[in-house]
Amino acid sequence: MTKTRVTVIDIANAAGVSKSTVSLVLQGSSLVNEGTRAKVNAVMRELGYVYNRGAANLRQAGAKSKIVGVVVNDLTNSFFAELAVGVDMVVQSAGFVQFLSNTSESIDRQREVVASMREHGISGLIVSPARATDAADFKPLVAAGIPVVVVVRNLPGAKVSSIVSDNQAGMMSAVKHLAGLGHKRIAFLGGFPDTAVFDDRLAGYRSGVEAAGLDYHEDLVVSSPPSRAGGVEAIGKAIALGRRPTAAVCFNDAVAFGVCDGLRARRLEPGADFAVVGFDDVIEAQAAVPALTTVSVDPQGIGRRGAQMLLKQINAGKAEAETVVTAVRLVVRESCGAGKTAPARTGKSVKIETGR
Amino acid sequence: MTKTRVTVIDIANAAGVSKSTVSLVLQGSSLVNEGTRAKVNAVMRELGYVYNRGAANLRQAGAKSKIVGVVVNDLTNSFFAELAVGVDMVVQSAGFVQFLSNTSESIDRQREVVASMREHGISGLIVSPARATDAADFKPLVAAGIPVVVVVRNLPGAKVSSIVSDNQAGMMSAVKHLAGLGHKRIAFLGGFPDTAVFDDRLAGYRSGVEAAGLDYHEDLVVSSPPSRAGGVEAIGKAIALGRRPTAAVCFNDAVAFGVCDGLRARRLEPGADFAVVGFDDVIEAQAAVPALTTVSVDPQGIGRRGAQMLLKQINAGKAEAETVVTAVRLVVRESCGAGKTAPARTGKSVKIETGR
DNA sequence: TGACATAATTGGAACGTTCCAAATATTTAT
DNA sequence: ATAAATATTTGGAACGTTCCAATTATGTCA
Repeated sequence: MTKTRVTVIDIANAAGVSKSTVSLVLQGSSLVNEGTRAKVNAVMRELGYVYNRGAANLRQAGAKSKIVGVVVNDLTNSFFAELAVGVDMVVQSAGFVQFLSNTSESIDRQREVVASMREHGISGLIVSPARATDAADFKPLVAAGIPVVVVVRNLPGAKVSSIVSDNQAGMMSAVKHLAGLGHKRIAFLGGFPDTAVFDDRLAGYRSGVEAAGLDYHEDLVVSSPPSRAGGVEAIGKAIALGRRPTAAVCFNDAVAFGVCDGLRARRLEPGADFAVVGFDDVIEAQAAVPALTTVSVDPQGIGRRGAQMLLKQINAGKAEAETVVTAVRLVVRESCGAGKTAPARTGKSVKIETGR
Repeated sequence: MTKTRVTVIDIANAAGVSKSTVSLVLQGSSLVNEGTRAKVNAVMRELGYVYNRGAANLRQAGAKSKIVGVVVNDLTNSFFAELAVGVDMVVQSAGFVQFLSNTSESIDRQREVVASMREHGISGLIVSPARATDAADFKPLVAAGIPVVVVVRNLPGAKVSSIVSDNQAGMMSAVKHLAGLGHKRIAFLGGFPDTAVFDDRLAGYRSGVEAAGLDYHEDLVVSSPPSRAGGVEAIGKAIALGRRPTAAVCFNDAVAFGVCDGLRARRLEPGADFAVVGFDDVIEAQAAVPALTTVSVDPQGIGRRGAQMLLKQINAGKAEAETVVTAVRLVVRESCGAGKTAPARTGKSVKIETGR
């Protein structure tokens, strides 16, 4: 269609000024006379000018591309979708746009998309690293002065900022809640023991148990894949135990759903005959029957916060690696046997304050 | 950190060739000698060169930016999340990256993000337009030779490609299925009557009813907001009818869930006492109790297909506005009373072939 | 060996912007 | 009215790549 795009020079000619002046108004410089600014703007509108960020960026030596990269491992999981929405909100209102990619837990894919994003000149990256991500993987980025914020899963050795939810406090409050309901034998179900998140949640479980004056028994923690199927498997083992537990905190909501399935298969009604608490508060948690009592981590909030952190670092020019642990709250619904709650996503909620 | 980025010239010097040669190997040209190619590649790796697409793009006169824009109205809705994943899959393997933005149904937001994407030089756009989007809104884009593919909702007057699911055939098959189960009075519940999607689905309902040899009664179609609450409202009205229906097809899954709620509030068990069928097959549909019989639209497939279409147009250089209607299939689960199905997302499924 | 084809390489110029130093226009103060 | 200050505007020269036309190296054929 249009042969040649409208450039700053076209505007300059049409407005009777120099390209430099046009550039100045583009940048909102206070140096230009109000009259000329108005005229230039008018001409721009008239000719349908569109700013070429690529060119601008080229000159400005990488400083500010107005693009941030976001990579998650499973957009299909509503947890990450919400996270992305949170990022988008703050990033968008700062005039940035987000490159969003999905790795499906594939580390090769992750490398590819990060490389691609880099070629496109992102000025920052928010990433929920795929399973086997090496801490050194983001070294080149930070070496190039591109701030990186790791979310959800933390990356031990890497010198990047990170923001994770307070797994420990969350699990602890879940256990305390169950203990408060009179449960004496509370199991910890699901999750792979070789991950940092598992360690944190287990630690929280342990502190909760001890804080409630109960004994910590190793046989009450049974690991399994962090999936629905894993939950079925885990509850099966737990129920076969000598002194069987009467309640369980689960590694995440998927496991919790599986636990409910397994319970029902044994003619036990979750909530009534056995209390179960999840972790994450995925959307299905409130619609399920029974509605799942769970620890809500507010993924959208994490996204927003991560984005703010990233923007701060982008603007500061230098990236101080900083770590924040976000608050988490227990949402009491039905599956713990504490009774129904009226308002959907609310209910009795225990907010857990967080350190630095 | 690193003062100055590594450029093609640095590579050229280090490898003892000219920048032109380096450029050639960058583009995989067959003109360069294998030996030099290898050496250049080695040097690039050694110096940690990263390609600057912005610069390249500048020279190549807008032709190919390797960026596609994707805008959806609600990423939080798993329907759109899956769509985005579908787009990402094909786009990624074609070496593109996607700008993904969320409009939350705000048309201003939509305008902003599209403008921003344009400044960044996207070479194509996939958009699920916000509610009140004007057909003329994408005119400038196509005028600039940037192909646009509209998905999910179609945009009547716009001369852009679009891809929507076969609402009519889907609804028709749902009705036929219910009729096959012996239902004589089947209601059409939920949705706003002023939208194209509603019209299509209603038309499908009507054809289904007639194809089954039943009479079409206007009082059996009750509109309402396309939400869970709307479903409750609609089933309330439907049940108050003189000759009350024994089954219903719903505008979408949210409505269907609401219908189930409303049924239960009246001590009627969905599936057993009243058959309900949804539309969309959102993830919750299979996990719900009873599992929802619904028309599956495969959002990820739409995403993939839309992306393919877009890439084709980008490569072709010229955009023939083309319209495709994607196949849809009825997934029979429990809520229609046809009995339980063993495998999760499968069950008896009726694939509906689609025209052009 | 010379003439010619072919393979491989190469130096600018260009893409659309921003930056800089310098030029010009306008005020202000004397 | 003139110097000094201030407000505005302006030509290049970059930024890192690709393209083009032209050059040089290598091979082939008689």
